[in-house]
Amino acid sequence: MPKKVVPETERLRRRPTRRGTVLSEKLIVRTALRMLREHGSAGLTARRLGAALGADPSTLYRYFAGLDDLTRAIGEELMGRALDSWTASGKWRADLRSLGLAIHTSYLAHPQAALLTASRVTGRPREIEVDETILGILRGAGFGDVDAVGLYHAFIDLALAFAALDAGALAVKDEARRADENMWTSTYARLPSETHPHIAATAHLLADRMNLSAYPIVLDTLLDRAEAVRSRQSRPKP
Amino acid sequence: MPKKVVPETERLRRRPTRRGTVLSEKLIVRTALRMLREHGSAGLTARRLGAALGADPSTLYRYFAGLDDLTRAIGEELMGRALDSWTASGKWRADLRSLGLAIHTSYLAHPQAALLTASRVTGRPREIEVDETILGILRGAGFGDVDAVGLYHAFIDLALAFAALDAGALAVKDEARRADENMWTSTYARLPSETHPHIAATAHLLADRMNLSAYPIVLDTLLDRAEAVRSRQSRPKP
DNA sequence: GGTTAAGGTCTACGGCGTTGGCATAAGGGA
DNA sequence: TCCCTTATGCCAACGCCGTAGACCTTAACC
Repeated sequence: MPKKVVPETERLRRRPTRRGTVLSEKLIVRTALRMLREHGSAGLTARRLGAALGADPSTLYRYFAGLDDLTRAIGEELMGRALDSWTASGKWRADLRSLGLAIHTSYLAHPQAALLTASRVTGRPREIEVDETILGILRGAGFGDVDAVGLYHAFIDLALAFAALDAGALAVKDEARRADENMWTSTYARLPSETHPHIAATAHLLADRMNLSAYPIVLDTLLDRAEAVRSRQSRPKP
Repeated sequence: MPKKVVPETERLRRRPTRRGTVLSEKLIVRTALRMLREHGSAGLTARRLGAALGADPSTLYRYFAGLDDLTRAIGEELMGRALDSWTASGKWRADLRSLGLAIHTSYLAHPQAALLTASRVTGRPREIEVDETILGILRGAGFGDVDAVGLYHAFIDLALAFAALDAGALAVKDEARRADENMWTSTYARLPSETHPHIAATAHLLADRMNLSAYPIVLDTLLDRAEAVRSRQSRPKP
């Protein structure tokens, strides 16, 4: 095993691989994202990633402690992209809403990657930056610390949970374009009304609805609650 | 490869394995659940499962088309357990709440299994039964079909999404009892207040809060919204 | 009791993550 | 400018994995 993984910032001797490409954490993560998109979530292997980079698989271990570590770096990348695509307006509710949607969108842009990473806390810089931002919005809006932390928790978990769930649905569609691609029209629409009256009665609505994410609605519901909490507080800032 | 997977109901010739155990879908699924709990989510392999059952690994392919199929059966088992542990009271809000918590609890009882299955739609009987039950509660409470379907969608996705997310947190704790077991006290509590004022100010609250699930709060928020929707309807049933 | 095939076992293949040893060239110091 | 150190690449190998296909054995049925 390589003695040690050298931090990216201290990496000075950049030797090209046999095929001429110069490696870096960023290049590896981006190549991994591309492979996940093209070959599905089972298609990311050290050997394949090495081949795509024109490098020996074992070289990856100079950059990441293992595939698990690489996975965390991918999650960090997605979180960073969400943050980069977001701008603050100064209005707390609008900002929280757009940040939540930015996270959700960023993850769903890479469903297979999202599946691997959305349920992991990485503790890396960009992720911490997101946490700090959310808490800043809430505290800046005048929420007390206890309320702010409670809302922060619900907010971030909701975003990640739906990112993972919706990514799962998308990934299945992308990867296996099988006959059961639309389970809702194939299986559910055929259930007899004697045994499943409620599904039978609403099957046409279900088929439409289940292809959309419930996240925006649930997020708005959470923000409604936040607003209610805030209006109870003494002298809220405007 | 075995010619075909024989459906459990048509399975007649029950031959014991070399070590004397008589196999069945149920026994295999339960053994798999036990292995997941004891050896973590990476510990479930065909060879190990075979060994635990006293059977050759390839025998499993007489019962399931592959590990993927077995995974779906495990999800179905968890959903079935949730349903079995739940009883209807007739009050729609209480029933939805208890059913949501039952699903969440059932999955969290096997975090590693939940991680593998929570983001998959199986289309198997017990899962369909849950869907039918939720729609029945909503339509029975007087919700119109469009509202019922919208709420159903948010409800089931929320339950599964939080099951997966919280299971992830639990599984990490269970599996790798590492130094970073509590990232929230190790990493986050040490961030300097100059760069991360909001995290620093609330670190003590965060550490407590992040070890609980945000699911009950978010669920109640969703039910609040349902109640508001319902009170707008004409002549709601009691 | 003989026949049939369900349901076991055995063997093997290709691929996986990961490791330790080794070669080589990049960069710093003289 | 040239040498030295060592970071960073490559190679070969280990012990796993999922699963396919051939084969064997015995339960169920007439």
